[in-house]
Amino acid sequence: MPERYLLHLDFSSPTPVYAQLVEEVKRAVARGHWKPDEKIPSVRELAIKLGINPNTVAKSYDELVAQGVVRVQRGVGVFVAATPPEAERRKLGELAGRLERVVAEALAMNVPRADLRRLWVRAVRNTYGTVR
Amino acid sequence: MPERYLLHLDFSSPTPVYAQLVEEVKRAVARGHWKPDEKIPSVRELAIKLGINPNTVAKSYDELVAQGVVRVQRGVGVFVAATPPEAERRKLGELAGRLERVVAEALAMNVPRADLRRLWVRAVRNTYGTVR
Amino acid sequence: MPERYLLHLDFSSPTPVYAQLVEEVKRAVARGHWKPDEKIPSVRELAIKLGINPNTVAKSYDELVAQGVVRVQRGVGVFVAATPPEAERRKLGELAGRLERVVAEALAMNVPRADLRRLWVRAVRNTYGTVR
Amino acid sequence: MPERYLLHLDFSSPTPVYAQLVEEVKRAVARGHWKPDEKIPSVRELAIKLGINPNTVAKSYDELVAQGVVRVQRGVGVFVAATPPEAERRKLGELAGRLERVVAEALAMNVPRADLRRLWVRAVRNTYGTVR
DNA sequence: GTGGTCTAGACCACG
DNA sequence: GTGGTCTAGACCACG
Repeated sequence: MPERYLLHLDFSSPTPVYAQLVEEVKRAVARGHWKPDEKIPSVRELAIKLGINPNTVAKSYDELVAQGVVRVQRGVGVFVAATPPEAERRKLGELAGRLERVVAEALAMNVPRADLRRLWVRAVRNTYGTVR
Repeated sequence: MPERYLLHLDFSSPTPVYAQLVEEVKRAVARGHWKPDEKIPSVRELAIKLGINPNTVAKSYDELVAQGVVRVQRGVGVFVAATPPEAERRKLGELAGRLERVVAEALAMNVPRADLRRLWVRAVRNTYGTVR
Repeated sequence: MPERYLLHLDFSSPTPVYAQLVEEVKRAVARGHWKPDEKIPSVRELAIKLGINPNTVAKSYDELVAQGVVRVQRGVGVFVAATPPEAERRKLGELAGRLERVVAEALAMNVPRADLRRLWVRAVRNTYGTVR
Repeated sequence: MPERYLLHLDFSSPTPVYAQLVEEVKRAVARGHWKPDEKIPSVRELAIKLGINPNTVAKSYDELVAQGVVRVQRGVGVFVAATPPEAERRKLGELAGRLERVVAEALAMNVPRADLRRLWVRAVRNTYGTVR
């Protein structure tokens, strides 16, 4: 799984850059790349790193604050918010939902159950490591 | 799996409506809801059904023509393009990729392997039906 | 110089089909493929041959009548109009204009005079046949 | 060579304005009036200058981006794309093709070879200047 | 200020 | 009836 930088933007996507950045930060947090209370890059720092305007980063951070994902301490920095326990359950529910959607699509594409199972086993093995 | 209409738009998403519609049509075709050479809703029809401007639908259809997903016959209608066999394999690859991403996220969230497996079994059962 | 049919339409062009057909007929006449007083295909005949709607052919013929290029005899057919002598001079002027535009473009592209001359000689030879 | 503005539109032509504009910009670039990386007029600026709607200019610029002729930097402007060297050869081929078509038409009109030659010499002299 | 999206609505091309 | 073009004008994203 090659990855340029933790956060990835696609400038030719129709989705606005600020919205992509919001999703990317949420993903980094959800995946545990950034932990609760960890300091994340400042507006300026991130703007330079991503080659975008600080205003754009600021807009994304605004949104993330509103969504309770990060918290800003003026003059200090931006930090990952502590994840409320409730968020845990919500995340599990999302996972379940995503699995169901993938399976539904496989069914719609007439993928045989056995083939789908094979894809699943491979995905788990690649990610969690060989069983036991 | 509740679903309002075959095609679903989220008007509060930052992704432009026309881009969402492009994805939705591609999804409907990929899932087999619309078959090659089938006539799909006219620009005006779809605009009314989705509550958006015909120009917006037209822009999406333009894009879909450019991507080779549909073909337009002026004065006649819009039709699903014949799917090249290569698209089949590509779709399977996408399925695999999505599964891997879900699993990776579960790992990042420290979801125990057993829990993840439970979610999977439930998703397959709900969708494909109980194993014989 | 391969050529499918005397008249060629490009259905993916942004220029309307009827307008393309007008130009194509004028070109066929200008090139002498259809001579004054010669009968040209009927609306229906041409519509079938070109795979377009008779209404579209009719619209083109209307335009050609208005421009004095063809004349319609109801119940008889459509004929190339006699070219007034004045048209001859006009055509020569057009040729001169086109040549000047091509040369101007060559100059703008910094094509050396000698190279341009070479292209010209080749074009004349290919078309009129070897000198003398 | 009278010319109102670098880009010329014919509002009475059946070819859509946006398509004419696409061709005009390509021509301006091909002729070297606009160089690679040069900033070309903004959507609004050009719309005002040409007396058309900004949306129409935007549609043309969209097409030009798709064709790789220009590149857009949001919030900054529109720029001529670097021309691949391959485009040079293509352009020469086009010149040759246009010359051949003019000559073919002259032949079809029974223009004597000597007369055609006279037109050519005059065109070159007027444009490139008198031969040394 | 620069490009992008969307609406409302008119009118055209094609069948 | 079906898609295509264009306008006038509002509002958004990005710099």
